[in-house]
Amino acid sequence: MNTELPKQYQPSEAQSRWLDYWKENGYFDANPNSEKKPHTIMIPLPNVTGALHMGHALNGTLQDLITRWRRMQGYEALWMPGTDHAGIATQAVVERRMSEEEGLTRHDIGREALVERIWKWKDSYEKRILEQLRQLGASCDWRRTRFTLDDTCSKAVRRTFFKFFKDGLIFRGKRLVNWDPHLQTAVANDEVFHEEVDGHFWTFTYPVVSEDGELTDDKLAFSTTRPETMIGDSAVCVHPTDERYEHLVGLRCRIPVTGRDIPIIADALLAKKELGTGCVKVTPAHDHNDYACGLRNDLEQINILNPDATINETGGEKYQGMDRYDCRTKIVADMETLGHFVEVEDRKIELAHSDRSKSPVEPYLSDQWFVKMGDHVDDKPGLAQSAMDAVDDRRVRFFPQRYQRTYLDWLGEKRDWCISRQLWWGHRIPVWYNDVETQQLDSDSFNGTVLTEDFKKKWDGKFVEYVETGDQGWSRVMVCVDAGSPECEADLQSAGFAQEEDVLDTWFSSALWPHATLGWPDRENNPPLAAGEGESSEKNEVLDCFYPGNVLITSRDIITLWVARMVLTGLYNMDDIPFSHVHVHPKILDGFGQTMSKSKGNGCDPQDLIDRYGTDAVRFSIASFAGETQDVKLPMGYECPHCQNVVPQALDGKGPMVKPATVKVALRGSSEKVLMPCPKCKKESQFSTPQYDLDSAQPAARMVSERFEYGRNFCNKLWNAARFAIMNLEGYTPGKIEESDLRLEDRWVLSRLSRVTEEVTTLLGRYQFDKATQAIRDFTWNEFCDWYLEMIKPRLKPGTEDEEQQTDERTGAQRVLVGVLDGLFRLLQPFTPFICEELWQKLNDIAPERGLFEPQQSAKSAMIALWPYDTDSPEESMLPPSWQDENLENRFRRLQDTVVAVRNIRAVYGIGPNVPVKLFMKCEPGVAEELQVCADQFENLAKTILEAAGAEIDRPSASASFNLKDADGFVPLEGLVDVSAELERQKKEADKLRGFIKGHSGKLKNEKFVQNAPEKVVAEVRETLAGLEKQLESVEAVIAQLGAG
RNA sequence: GGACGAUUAGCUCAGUUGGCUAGAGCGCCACGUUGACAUCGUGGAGGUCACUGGUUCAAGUCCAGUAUCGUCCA
Repeated sequence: MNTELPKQYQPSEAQSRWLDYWKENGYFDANPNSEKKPHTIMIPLPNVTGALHMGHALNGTLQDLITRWRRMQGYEALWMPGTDHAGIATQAVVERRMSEEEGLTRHDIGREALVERIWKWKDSYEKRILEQLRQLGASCDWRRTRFTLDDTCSKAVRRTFFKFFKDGLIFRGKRLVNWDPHLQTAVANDEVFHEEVDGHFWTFTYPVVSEDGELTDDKLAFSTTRPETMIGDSAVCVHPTDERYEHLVGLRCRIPVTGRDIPIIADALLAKKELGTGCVKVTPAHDHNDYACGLRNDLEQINILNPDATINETGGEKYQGMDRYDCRTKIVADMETLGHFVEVEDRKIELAHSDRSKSPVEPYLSDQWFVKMGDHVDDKPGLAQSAMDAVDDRRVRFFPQRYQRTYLDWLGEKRDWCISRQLWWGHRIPVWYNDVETQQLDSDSFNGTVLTEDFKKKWDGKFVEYVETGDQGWSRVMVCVDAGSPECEADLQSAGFAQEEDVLDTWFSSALWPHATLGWPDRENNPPLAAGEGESSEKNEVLDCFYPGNVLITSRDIITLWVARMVLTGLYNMDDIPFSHVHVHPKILDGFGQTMSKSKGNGCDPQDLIDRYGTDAVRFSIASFAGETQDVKLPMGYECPHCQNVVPQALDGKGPMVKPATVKVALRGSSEKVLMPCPKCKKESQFSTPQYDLDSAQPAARMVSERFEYGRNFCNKLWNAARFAIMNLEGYTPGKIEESDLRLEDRWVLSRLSRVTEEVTTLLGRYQFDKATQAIRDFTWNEFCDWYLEMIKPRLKPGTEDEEQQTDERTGAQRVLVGVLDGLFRLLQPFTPFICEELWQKLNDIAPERGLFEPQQSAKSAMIALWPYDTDSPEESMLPPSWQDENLENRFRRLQDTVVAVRNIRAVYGIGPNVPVKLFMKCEPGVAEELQVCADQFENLAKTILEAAGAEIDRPSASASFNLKDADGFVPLEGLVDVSAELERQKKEADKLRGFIKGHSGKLKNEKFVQNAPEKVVAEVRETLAGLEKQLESVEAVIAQLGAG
């Protein structure tokens, strides 16, 4: 049998091989009819806006880690994959591309054609996203992949809306949005960027009106950058404690250009005494702060703009129809003419721009749909309260716990949820309406509705009607239709009803994700699987089995928008929480501490890293970054494809843009491709950036980051440890391991393995991935490789002199070695599944029967092997805690300390590793005995002969010394020791000891310490001090000898 | 403006309920390719724990304040 492995692990070939293997064996599939307990994780659905970035890689790695771990623990583990249609973002991307490439707007091509284009975009990016996840090793049940606009999810959306509507939780109202007058659409906050522009800061006055409505001589001065909004002013506001204006509050003042009188109010939140005149005008319909002030003070909201940002009828004859900027000029002139102009200064103004049209946006009041979040009239908890209760009574727990505050504080505001969006891409609001004259509606012939008796009878239960009485003699009859009744919709259509144009907020559908993906509201059928794979049944077993889920793993920025809403809709629709744990992981930042984003140009495709370092290395590194407090800073660079020189990232001088340090031009807004010049080889290349897609035919500078070498090096170390083991497994025979046959190092490594197994299990249960990774790395590298493998090397050597004994030793060592490796692969499988599978299979070839201590047939795949620690009954575990032996580990520590001390002496005196040295140990007889037992290891590990050990040992002349807690060591170095150097070394050691002794004895001299500190602590200090003093004595003795000699 | 977090070695980060001499990886220095691994081994250097006060026998850890940075929400 060829047992030789390549010297280095080659990830890419192994990755595709095992992905196929796992898929063929259906290891990712979750079966609702299983006997096992279910474990469900719902993926935080990526947007189909674009490819996955590092944040997704982190998020995916952690979910897969938990899923694989739970699967090994014996759960029926479902990790549900899918994507989000991401209304605004996706439509924006497609519209922008269309505009850039073809100069078309959505109005040019119409609703249907645009939606069709977006579906195409979705198809291509969904494919790419799912492929990226697969490449990461994500063990999702791919058959169940959902999309928020697919039939299954759409049904859930329709039913939920219908239920809300029926329960009176849906209403219409006004809301201030960022309006893009150029594209005539509302723009989301994260699609708005702020840019400084040259502007003006005008100061005007409004005359105060007396109580009987006459103009007085009093004036109020205020400043503004947007004078045209005067038309929509509903108040002038001062600070309540501002003495200058106290006497005016409650009076009214007049807007000179329109002649309208408005109240003078006091509001501590809006007005700042020390800023300008201390007085501000309030335009609730056109400013976000004023809007809030308007709500607080019950002010009128006057919309002054048409959708194209011209002034509407509120401008009167003078201003109606003017563009807002022309109107601004006109109003300034008019105010001057009327004598209310005070002054103007030039000023830089932070102006909000639409990321899509690059033009300024206007705060704009528009009709919107809302879901009521507050409590019911009878004080029964509303939607928000129900979700708060779930966290308050710990049905839902946050890890780390501090994030529950974000959740509770936000829900506590119980702000109604604005669910409508003026878009074409999304779930269209399932409401049809018909506007009727109120008078007519109330007449006998209509009796309050325009729906016929026939209609009502035919569609009883499938629709809900609601009449909204308007203020100008018109009423709106609104009919909400339940899921699955297209004919009812058609009937409405023919009765003159029109469907609402708006679509639902993306979060509306993603809020339903945990139950919608499992087929709710269908209680009779399992949700459909990928084409060709059906599961028929009488009831929806998938929903029964996998809801509620176990843990949601996500990043903190969507705790409110998404997590809170999933809990709330879960409780509303399912009467149960969607998951019991929420783990919030860190954010990935670039090397400058900025969040990675498209607009900053600092994103990184995980595929670059996977290609470069291997999936396991990326996963392992990522897991090691995922701690509880710190976000993850990743300094990145671009590797020149011609000479492999790495060009670091650099910040654009002006803004937050990031690009290779050698690129001199700004990337924002450039549609032209920019090339990266390499400072070393002077050749140019394209580079990986989210700004545009790479030309795959040309060489490209891909992203690299030194921080992933951590994982790569670890994988290589693991590979080589296994390689060494496999090379030495020739002639392996399975068999029971007798405890009496175990050597010191065997017992030690089993004790350590048991300990790290327990530790990793506990840490994963707390989602402390960084610590779990470190524990397992330290064991693998610093204990298993550095000590255990080194120590068993002599036993593994094929026999020469005493054949029989050598063979026995080799067999024993092989059995323990194989058992330890087996356990190690199990622990590592969730972290680094590919390399573990590769090695597991190699081990299966050579040692299919293995185990500690009874050999057993090994599992077919590492993925389905049993996790070696059973949380419920630890002693029943494969690697039980009873193997942990603290005394033994301490004894082993002395061996390690001795070896390190001798190596240190070698290094200090320049004695090569091949030159044998002798060692004398002065210690108690018990210690001496223990040292004698492992004498052969001194020879093995440090090429050192333990010449003698015991209490009677005297320091040989011309020797280097070291001291441990319970032993002094001497290494005779005839002719090699430089007496003065050794004296120096020992004096330094003595000084160090004296320092520690001073600290400790100081404590003990302090009566308060002795009195107040726990006895245990005092005793420990005493003990340590005694040890230190003994050590110092030894060192001083050596110094005396050296000085005398 | 509010909430939360961070500040520890040149860099990136650990450091449990306060308690033995504050740790790791990378980088750095010296030495080393005798059969697992140079993506390596051995040894080493490197820290006024942001600052100021306080509580305590004892503070990197708890409290208050200051400074700087970050995130989320307004």
